[in-house]
This record gives sequence, C-alpha cells and structure tokens, in this order.
Amino acid sequence: MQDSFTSFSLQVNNRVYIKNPESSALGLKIVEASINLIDKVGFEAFTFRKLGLEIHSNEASIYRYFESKYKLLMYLISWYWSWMGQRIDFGLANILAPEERLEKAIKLLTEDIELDGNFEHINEYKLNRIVIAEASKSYMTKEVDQNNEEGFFAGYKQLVGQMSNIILEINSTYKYPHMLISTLIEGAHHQRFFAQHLPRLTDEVNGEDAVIEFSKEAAFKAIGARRPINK
Amino acid sequence: MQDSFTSFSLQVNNRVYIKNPESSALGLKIVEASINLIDKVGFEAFTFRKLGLEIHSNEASIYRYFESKYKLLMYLISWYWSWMGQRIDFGLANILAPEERLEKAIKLLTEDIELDGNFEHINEYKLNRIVIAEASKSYMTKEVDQNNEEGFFAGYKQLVGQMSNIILEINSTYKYPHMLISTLIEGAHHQRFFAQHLPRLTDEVNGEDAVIEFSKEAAFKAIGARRPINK
DNA sequence: CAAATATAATAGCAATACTATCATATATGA
DNA sequence: TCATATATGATAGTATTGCTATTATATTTG
Repeated sequence: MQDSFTSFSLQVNNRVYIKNPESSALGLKIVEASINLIDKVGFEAFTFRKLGLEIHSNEASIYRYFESKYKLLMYLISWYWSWMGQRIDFGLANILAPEERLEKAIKLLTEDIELDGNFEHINEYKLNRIVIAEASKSYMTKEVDQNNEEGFFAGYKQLVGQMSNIILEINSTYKYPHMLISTLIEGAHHQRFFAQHLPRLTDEVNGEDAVIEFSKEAAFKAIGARRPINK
Repeated sequence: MQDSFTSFSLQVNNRVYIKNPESSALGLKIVEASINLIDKVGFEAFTFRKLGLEIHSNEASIYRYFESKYKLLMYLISWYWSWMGQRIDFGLANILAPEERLEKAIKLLTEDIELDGNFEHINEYKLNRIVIAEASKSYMTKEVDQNNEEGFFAGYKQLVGQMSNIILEINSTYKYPHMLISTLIEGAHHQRFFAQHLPRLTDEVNGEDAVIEFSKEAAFKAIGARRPINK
C-alpha cells in the first residue's frame, strides 16, 4: 500500500498512528476535521464520537487510525513541528550570515501563522492555535518518558537543536542555547495566548509585533550579539 | 463560622471553592491528600473518588468543598502563587537597590522549592511539581475568560505586575517587562521539567543551577542592566 | 469475479464526573 | 441539656467518555 495520498507530505513518526491518515480519504478527513473540532471545542471536550458525527463517519473507524485522542494530538503537533522545520529550512536558504539566520528563524518561529496552501487538509492557522493551547498537554503527562523513547518529540527536539547550532555559530561560548530557544518558542506561544485572554501578563507596543520583537531582542542580547542591520 | 482553622493562612480567591477547605479538618485533609495524589498519578488520572478512598472519606463530601477537580487545581495553584508572593515579599524586605531586588526575586521564582514548615497540610515541594506540570491546564482552557473575570488568576497577575515594577525602576524605558517576567517564570518551570524528561531541550552546566543563572542573566541583559556584585 | 481490505452500524463495558437522597454524627447556642 | 442546625457518610443513579467487539456492507486489487 502506498503511504502517500497527498502530493506534498511531511515526515511524522509512524508510531503516533496505527494507520497513516495520509493514506486514505477518510484519514485526511479525520485530520482536517479534528483540527476544526479541537480548535472549536478544546481538547478536553473533543471526542472521537463527536468527530465521527462531524465527518459522517464512525467512532470505531477513527480508532483504526489513532489509538486515542492523545495520539491524534501528538500527530497534529508533530506534523506542525515538521512543517515549521521545513518552513525554516526554506526561509533560511540563501541566507549565510548566522546573525541573519537567527533573526529570520526567530521571526518564523514566533510570528502569527498564516495559511500555507500546500496542504489542503490542514489549516495551519487553526493548527497553530491548537499547538499554542494544547501542546503542553502532549508532554506534561505521566507518559512523557515512554513517549519520548518512542520518538514522539523528535521533530521538536531536532528543531531546537538546529537553532542552538546557529546560536553557537554566533557565540560558541554561550552556555544556554537550548534553554534560550525552547524558552523563547514556548514563551512566544504563551504570549500570544495571554494577549488574547490574560493581557496583564504581556505587553502591547504600538506599531510592532511585540512578541516577535521581544523574542529577537532577548535572544541577541542574551548571547551578546548585535542584530543584523535592517535592509 | 470562622474561616481560619490554621494558624498561618494565605489569601485564595473564595470563588474557587464552595466551602473554604481551611475551615475544617476534612478540608485540610482534602488539600493535603490531593497534593500527594495529583503529584503521584497526574491530574488526568486524579479523581474525587480516588481522593475519597485515600482519606477514608467520601466523594460526595469532597464535592461540598470543590465544584470539580479543576476548581481544586485552581485552588492549589492560587495558593501556590499567594505563597510565592509572600515568600518574595519576605525575601525582598530590607533590600533596597532594585537590581538586587530583581536578582533575588528571580532566584526565588526559579529555584528548586523546599518545604516551608509554616503550612502543615501543604507540601510545597510536591506542589511546585504540580504547578510545573499542571498549571497551564488551569488557564489553557475554553473557560479562561470566564475564570479570569472571576479573579482566579489575580495572584499570578499581581506577582507579574510587582516584578514588572521592579524592572521599570531599573530601566523605565524597557518595553516588555510583563513579557519578560511571565516568559521567565513559565520558562523556568518548563526547563525544570525538561531537565527531568526531555534533556535535549535544555542545558546543564556543572557547578551551577543553570535555570536560575540563565534566568537572571537573560533578565539583566534584556533590560540592559548590570547585575549586582556578589557579596 | 473472488478475495482481501476498509468502512459502517450497533452494542456493550468499565470508569468518570457529577447529583440526589437519606441517615448519622457532631457542634452550637438557648 | 436538649433541640436544632450543620457536616459528614453511605449508597445509588445518570449521562458521558474512552474504548473494544461483532457483524454487515462497501470498495479495492490482483
């Protein structure tokens, strides 16, 4: 059986699903509708039964693709980080200076997300909201260690590793490159959420995207480097 | 009826509970045992039925104190931030220079937590682990806005506000004081979790507590201030 | 066209998140 | 001290959740 039903396809650890959802029309519908439904009702209220109703299919059929709703969430989040990794790879192509690479990558990681037309069944705008609101629920569990062994977080760890390497190119003596990056990525997500719901935990600045600016500035100052000149 | 059964008592928004757990022996036992149980099995697997068994009491009795396990979690987290606020107030008493105040406060906010003998029914060490692992579940919900209106996050917001003020004392032109503080607090929590479970997302440095050092350094560099000289 | 495979329909089960009812302690204050 | 209020306990019940099992019907493929 072919594993690819879509034209463009991203790498997702095959242990998060039972049957690859990209291998069938039903699978694609499951993914597409799950994004809509989780975004709409939140992960706690999301159930396979409701999802089945939504796509005029069957709870039992969905279980043939994903062992549980947690695994489906893992799938979505892994897909997101794989997509983001690719986005950064493309975005950094042809940029050589590590300072510029870092600045551009931070922008890509912390900016508001827009639709990417390459994946018809995935709404990256909504998926970003899901990652912001639900990602910590995918690893803040009693099963982290097991899930980690199975490689569920490989994409995210790889991305953090790549970013750290850029930082070390700029300042090879900086002691906390992974901390800095993971703090800024998760931090930016939280700040987006706070801006919507708990504004006293964040700051708004006229005429700029404060989340991006804060992240860039904090990163360059932390590693003691000068930001590239704006073209 | 007296609302205070304990000698020392911290302010927790009275809308998170139905009946104040500090007002009775059963209430105190509920709080104490819930910390142990959530820490042990995780919040998802935690139920009032199991808690009832644990304390040889009754599910229905627990519901007379807390509307749901989410409200109980809110209670624990609010208590934690109220406790932390007080810890910082004490810790900063007699320190005048804002740079020293900031440095000390960041240490208190990001260091590993030890038992505080003042509250017999609360194990702050375990509670800290719960806050690290479960706090985002208390606000990353579809009910945030409503909960926020009811004042459930007041303690945390107040703490972030106080810290921001210290930052502004040091550098009144810094644009992102709230962002910086909330990012560092949540970031430090995540880093503690990563160190245990996803070490590739963090950094370890011999001979120092890297979470504290990273946080202090990042804060002072971000606001463009020099760290106070070590005594 | 037969055989394999995927999906749908339905049912069922144990656990969860409550609510309700009634009985029995325990505390309080007149 | 006795009546009354209040707190707790015991038990049961309901709707929903998170699954699994079974059997029937499409659909694909060789």
